[in-house]
Amino acid sequence: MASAFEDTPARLRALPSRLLTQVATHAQRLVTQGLAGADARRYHYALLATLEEFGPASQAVLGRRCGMDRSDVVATVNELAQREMVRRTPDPEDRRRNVVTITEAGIQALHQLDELLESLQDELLAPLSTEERDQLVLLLARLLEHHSRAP
Amino acid sequence: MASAFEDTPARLRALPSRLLTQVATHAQRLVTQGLAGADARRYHYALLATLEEFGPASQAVLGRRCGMDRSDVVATVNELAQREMVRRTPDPEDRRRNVVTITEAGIQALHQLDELLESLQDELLAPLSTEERDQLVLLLARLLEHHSRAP
DNA sequence: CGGATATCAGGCGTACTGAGATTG
DNA sequence: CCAATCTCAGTAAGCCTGATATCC
Repeated sequence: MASAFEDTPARLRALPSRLLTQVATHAQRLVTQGLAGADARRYHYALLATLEEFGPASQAVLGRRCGMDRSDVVATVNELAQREMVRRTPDPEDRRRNVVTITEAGIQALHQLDELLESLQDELLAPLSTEERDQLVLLLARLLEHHSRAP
Repeated sequence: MASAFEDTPARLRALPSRLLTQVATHAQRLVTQGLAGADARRYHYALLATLEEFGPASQAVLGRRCGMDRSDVVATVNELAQREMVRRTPDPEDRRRNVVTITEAGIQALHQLDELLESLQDELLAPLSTEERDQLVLLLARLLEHHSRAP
């Protein structure tokens, strides 16, 4: 009856894939709730950041740059356009494409989200030292790079 | 024209929360597809492993032990019971409870899943050395422990 | 009574798939 | 003809909430 020893089995505790998804779940909850307080979602930040850093681009390129599905790009651009944070205009040079451009309002929103996200990272990594945080980021980046190569 | 330089913006590439969720997505896809080949899901493995390691338990305790929601425990026990990998019997000492017990078939299935998961972990962590894998697991475990304390 | 358990119904954001229409 | 782009419809697992009935 609800002993104080409801520990997780060793097999699960040490399973890398499970650790990864569990920690990611916490990270997502943290970030999602934080962004919700600013009326934004993760997709919004990814798109805005990509637009500011690389300039206007087609939706397909945007999707590849920030690892989003084409369908989700459509929906996210819709939402950002409604907030007037991006503009979607047909590309005169290739009429299949829409060129998405970030607006002044979008840039300002992005900078606010930048600050918000920085404090959220701090909360996420609270128990780790600076060196350990760098270690973690390095290891994760190598895994991501490896797995985003060959599909 | 899809230049070859569709890199991810620096802000996203170095964002710990994003690295975590991206790598976790790859890990999930890998594991989910691997388990699907054995007609199983992650929840199945978690429940079976918990049952073998700690013995029969009520559904509420199972949920706490492996970090599952009560609703999902119900559904998963249903599925496992249908496959005859667990038995669900009313607890004579507390008639609110169902005691869930793993069967012989469940134990055998679990051992097969154990092997499958081990090879999947190898695929997931392929680019890392043994020491680096241990580092990663340690860092993630500390994060998980920290964030599963105070909700 | 309060507190715990099991179950059901359903929502919600994320990831993804398929199909269609248009254009290069 | 083939390939790429944009859009919409819909699927699926994971995570979570609320409500209800039962029992301690």
